[in-house]
Amino acid sequence: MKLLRNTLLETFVTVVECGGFTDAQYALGITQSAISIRIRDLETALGYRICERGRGGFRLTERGEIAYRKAGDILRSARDFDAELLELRGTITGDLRIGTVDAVNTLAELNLAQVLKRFLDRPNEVQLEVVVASPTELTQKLITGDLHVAIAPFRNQVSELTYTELCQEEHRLYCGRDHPLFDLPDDQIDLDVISEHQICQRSYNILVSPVLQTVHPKAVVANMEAMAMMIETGHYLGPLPVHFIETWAHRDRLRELAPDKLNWNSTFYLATRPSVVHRRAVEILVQDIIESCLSGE
Amino acid sequence: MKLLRNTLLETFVTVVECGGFTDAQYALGITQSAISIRIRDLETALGYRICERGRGGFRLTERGEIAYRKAGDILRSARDFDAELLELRGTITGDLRIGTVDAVNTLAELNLAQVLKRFLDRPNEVQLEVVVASPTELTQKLITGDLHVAIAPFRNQVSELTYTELCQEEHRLYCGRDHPLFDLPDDQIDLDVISEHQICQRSYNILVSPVLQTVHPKAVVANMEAMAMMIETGHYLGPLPVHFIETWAHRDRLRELAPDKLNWNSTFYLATRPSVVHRRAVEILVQDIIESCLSGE
DNA sequence: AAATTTACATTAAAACTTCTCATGTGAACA
DNA sequence: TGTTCACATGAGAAGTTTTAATGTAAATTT
Repeated sequence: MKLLRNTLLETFVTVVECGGFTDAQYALGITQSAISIRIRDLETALGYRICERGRGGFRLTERGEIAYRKAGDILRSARDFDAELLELRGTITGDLRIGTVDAVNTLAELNLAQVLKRFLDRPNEVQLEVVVASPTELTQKLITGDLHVAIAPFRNQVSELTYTELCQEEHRLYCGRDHPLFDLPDDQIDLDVISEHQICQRSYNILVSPVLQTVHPKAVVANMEAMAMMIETGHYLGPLPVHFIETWAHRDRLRELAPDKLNWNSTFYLATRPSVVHRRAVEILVQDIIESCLSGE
Repeated sequence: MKLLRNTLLETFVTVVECGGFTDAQYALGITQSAISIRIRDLETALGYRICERGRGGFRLTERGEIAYRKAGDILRSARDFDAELLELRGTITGDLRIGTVDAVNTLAELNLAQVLKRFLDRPNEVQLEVVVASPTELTQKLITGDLHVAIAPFRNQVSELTYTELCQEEHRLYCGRDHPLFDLPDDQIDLDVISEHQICQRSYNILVSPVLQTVHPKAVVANMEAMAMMIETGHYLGPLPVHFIETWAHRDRLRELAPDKLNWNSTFYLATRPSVVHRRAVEILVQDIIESCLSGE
């Protein structure tokens, strides 16, 4: 404990994230030589080399790789504990790391922007961080403590986390202006016709209608914006949340297909890791989110 | 994170444990004025007072109480993470906090002293700490991370921990030289006779024969030595582990009562909290303990 | 092949932090 | 009322960290 001070670990992590000493000096606000000395001290304390460096490029050693991950863990939990102590002061403080899937902003029932506004309107010294990722990644990040809360349509729920149902998201299938189906009358469109065309799917495949489950997707996309783009090419059909289209300026460039037969919902959940750290900031935000959804109904 | 350095928390925790600045200076190896400054800095950083101090005595404030517990948590996990990083060096290092119930030393099948000797004979930089407490307390301490491993006859096993069976401990009922039953011939002693006398029981009541379960205890004791003492007064009967008596110099001062009817076993377990931190030192010790028990049979 | 650039190491002196020593304060106690 | 105890304070000493300037070695360019 004498030698493994937080500054050393902080330096190490920043250097790794910056990919070398040169960039890290701006991130850390100290000179390159100070970094050099700190890394040397850390290596001396640990008793092994953590990274190869020099003109040949920056590279973690095998042990350095492990040390980097552990150091990140230490620092995150240190910051969380830190925030807990500071919260005894009265005002809410600390990091608050939120994860969502993309295109959450237009979810009217949830209205995340409004929730965050309300949260930040309070006297606070909170440092917000919002991460957008897939449900799988969000789950992982919650478990490791990378995130405090996450909002997503969690299909596979794990026992380490607690989930609160928030709202439903309605999806329909769309095609673009240049697609053969665009000008076909409604009564000529049915599932058989549709299934003859290629469908673009989300990479975490939770947003595909059960009806079309069997169709092998020809394109895969990790992002809602990208999905809309693929549909606009006129080469693919694709599912989109209704709320996403509703706030879309070029709404007329897309056409809903068989909205009465092809519409389905996904349920959004709020997920947290229970009681590892007891943070007022986290509690309050969770409360805010849940309340917003209840009143929105 | 800037201000809540580990030295400050370390100082705080030590001061609390020493009950004031004056004693803490020897524990910390710095002067009283340095401590005064550190506590002041910590309070400034936190923004609230953590302890009342002065001639009137040392006392934590309400917030200080909470902060103290959290600070202890931080330091323990910091030391554990620390040890993990150091173990990548090759030799085993760090704190190793072991808990047992009392009178484990004479458990021949386990032979804890021998196990610890073997463990410490390896090249190591481990700081051992052995805590003696009741099974309930040990369970608590394992869950919070206060302890890495514990050995006790765990009756109530909780899902947060993993248990490995180690060995059996045989118990019998004893009376002292001055007890009415001491000189009674064997054939006149049966359960009815015995149940007319007062029985001393362990405070965690896991060591009382099922046969005598109904008898309301008149004395309760938290420790094996104390149990022997109570029995020696001649006023109480009491259960003791056989191995405890066998290594007892004044063995003839006690008498076994109806050893054929009144003998029972408790099972000793090794308990750990699974995979929260991955420490070589912990793994090796656990391995040592289990091996010792397997070979001892 | 020489010159240049890049990325880090080294060093001495400056800047900053933390400690100690000596002394001060104020409450409790005799 | 004076003494003791437990901590606070302040000036200077000691120690630590940073900077600025320069060195080095590998990669790139010329």
